[in-house]
Amino acid sequence: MLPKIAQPDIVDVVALLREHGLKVTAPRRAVIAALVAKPHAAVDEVFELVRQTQPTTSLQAMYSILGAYVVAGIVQRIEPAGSPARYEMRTDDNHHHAVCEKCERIFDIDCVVGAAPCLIPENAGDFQITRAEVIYWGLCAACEAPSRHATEASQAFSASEHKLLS
Amino acid sequence: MLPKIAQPDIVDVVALLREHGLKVTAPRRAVIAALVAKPHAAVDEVFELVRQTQPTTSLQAMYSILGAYVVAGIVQRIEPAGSPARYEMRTDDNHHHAVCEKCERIFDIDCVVGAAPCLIPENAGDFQITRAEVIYWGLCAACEAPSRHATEASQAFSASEHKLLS
DNA sequence: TAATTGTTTTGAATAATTCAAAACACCAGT
DNA sequence: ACTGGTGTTTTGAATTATTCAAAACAATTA
Repeated sequence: MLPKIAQPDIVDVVALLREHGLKVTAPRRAVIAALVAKPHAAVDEVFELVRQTQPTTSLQAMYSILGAYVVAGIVQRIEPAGSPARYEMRTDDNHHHAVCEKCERIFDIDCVVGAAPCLIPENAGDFQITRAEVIYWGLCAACEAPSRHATEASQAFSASEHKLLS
Repeated sequence: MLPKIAQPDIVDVVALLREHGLKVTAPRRAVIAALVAKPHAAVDEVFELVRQTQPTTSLQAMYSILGAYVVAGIVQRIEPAGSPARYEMRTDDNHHHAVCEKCERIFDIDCVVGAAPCLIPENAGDFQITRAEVIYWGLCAACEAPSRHATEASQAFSASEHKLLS
């Protein structure tokens, strides 16, 4: 008999939740799984993924769970202009985001400094800065150099495809 | 007879609008005036100010006018997390914003570099950055060092007062 | 296993924004 | 100065994202 190898989960959900005094429930596990599978997911995207394994779950539960995770510090919420709130599990580093103005996908950008506030302006006056949030806007690799043969229609399609994948 | 001194308006609204091919209307003048009087105003705040001189104006006109101004580049739109969209006329420099987490007022922070993108991350990969949007979060001068004798209640009041003024 | 307390569901309300069509007004050209 | 054409505003309604509240339910503690 082969030795039982513990399947090392990307995150130990039970421990993670218990550490923060949160009860372990099926919808909560599923939300973590959704965010691991799809970083920067919006609430409705999390809901769609969660429903695949928990079909009776409600959208309001997503708001409740994600809200609790943000308060606990397990999950980070970002709200780029023009987008509904998006959520990610990468919280320990002080990283930033790049948003593609064409396909709207979000990319993580490591912070050069690492710790918050990574940027201190010369003229902050007497404003006490605790955190600098940086959002880079531009074009992602796929959108800035699309296949030469791609028609406008297929580019539009690939843009919407990207949104589904982001 | 005294020589007629031209009242130098802070902005020459007529010229500004004509330059951008926009018709000059009373609501449009009033919106400019509102943004000059109250930078970082939200749509409902602009509406409130505009109504003082143009009582028949509609909220939808505010959306329409502000939208046209943003397209024309006359006005800039910012959307800090947790806030409705806010608008300002300072568009030529590449300045940033500091949001007070207590009173929610917004402060302009000059960009040290000046031109966009003012920040280039080391690891942007093949993402083509055109602009870096920086939002500093923390406490403004008034909120970080409130009067020693201020009670909690009066601090809460001054917070809401600040919101009205921001 | 029961009790407690936190979680989820269900149902509804709100805030911010957008859409669409008709009424209206600016301004170019006569 | 008047009038036509076009862009603007009004009016009315719809949509999206989010929050609130109470009842049903389920995870943990004893």
